[in-house]
Amino acid sequence: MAQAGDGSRATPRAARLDDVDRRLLDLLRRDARAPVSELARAVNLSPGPVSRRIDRLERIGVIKGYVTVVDDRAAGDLDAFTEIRLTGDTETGELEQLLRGIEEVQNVFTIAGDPDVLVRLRVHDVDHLQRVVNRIRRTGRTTHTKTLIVMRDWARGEDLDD
Amino acid sequence: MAQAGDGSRATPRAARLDDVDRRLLDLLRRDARAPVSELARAVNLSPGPVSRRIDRLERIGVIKGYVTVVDDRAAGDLDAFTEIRLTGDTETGELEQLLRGIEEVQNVFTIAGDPDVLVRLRVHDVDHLQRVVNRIRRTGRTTHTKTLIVMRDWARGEDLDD
DNA sequence: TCTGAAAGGATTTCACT
DNA sequence: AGTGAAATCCTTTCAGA
Repeated sequence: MAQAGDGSRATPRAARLDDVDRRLLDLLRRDARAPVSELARAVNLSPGPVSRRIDRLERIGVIKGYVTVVDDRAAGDLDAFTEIRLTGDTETGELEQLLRGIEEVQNVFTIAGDPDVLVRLRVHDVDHLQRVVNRIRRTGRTTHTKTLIVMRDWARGEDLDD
Repeated sequence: MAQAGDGSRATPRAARLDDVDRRLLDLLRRDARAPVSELARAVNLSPGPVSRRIDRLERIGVIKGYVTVVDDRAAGDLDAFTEIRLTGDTETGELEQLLRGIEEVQNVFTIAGDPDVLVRLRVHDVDHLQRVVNRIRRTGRTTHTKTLIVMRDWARGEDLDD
């Protein structure tokens, strides 16, 4: 924000926040869509001032935004892996660049052996998957593809339980 | 959610989402507080159906929640480090347990040498800092503390720029 | 499953404290 | 900096297509 977008931050001119501001932030952290009227009740104030405080917190940058947490998998999206073998005259780095331009491509793993490349895809349904795979084949850089649909997955540290 | 909170997920019974649902999700991802009326305009629908669709997306778990992104540093909070030397009869693991019970404590680094322990704190202001440091001293496990206030920091991969 | 309208709330503004 | 009321706007429900 100050020095350039390098991730560093100087200590900001202390925005004086009182207890009410902090409680509003706590409440909004848990439910960004909470109505002002409800927040007002929770902090024993009328809606007017609460609305003004939230405006201020947004203006001075304490509130950076409101985001919705979406479960892509519950959205019916599916994960798939496509194994790719390249044509003899294609370098792996070349295909990687092409793949990165396809929005459904989540990861590109270059493999030592067979296949040459493993691509992780996130698609809406199998039709969509087929279109994406065809698009990859149409680059003319592949001799063979094989697609695997993920049925279940696991990742460490992804327990965002309520 | 299903198998236990172990972070694993089986592929869910495909919730049929259409294009309108996906665009609503995109819009809500960027601004969780966007009014239904505004979303309705964006997807060329009247507010009624949009309201119903959002309800449904929440019910079937595609929308997991709405959160507010708060910049603690802009909130006027400050980071501090406290160096601690222990009394002769205290083990480092013992103090670590005590420190973990203090909510302002963000990290506890046990040091080979002098000091024995380095604690990272997140507090609202210097008064608050003093209270927390005193609380640590009152454990009776420390012979000496020295507190450093962070003026600027940097971390890799924390550029959440707009 | 949408539109359009109506009822019920929520948000914001304003005069006053 | 908060209250209470007024005006505006938003959300939800319901009849009809």
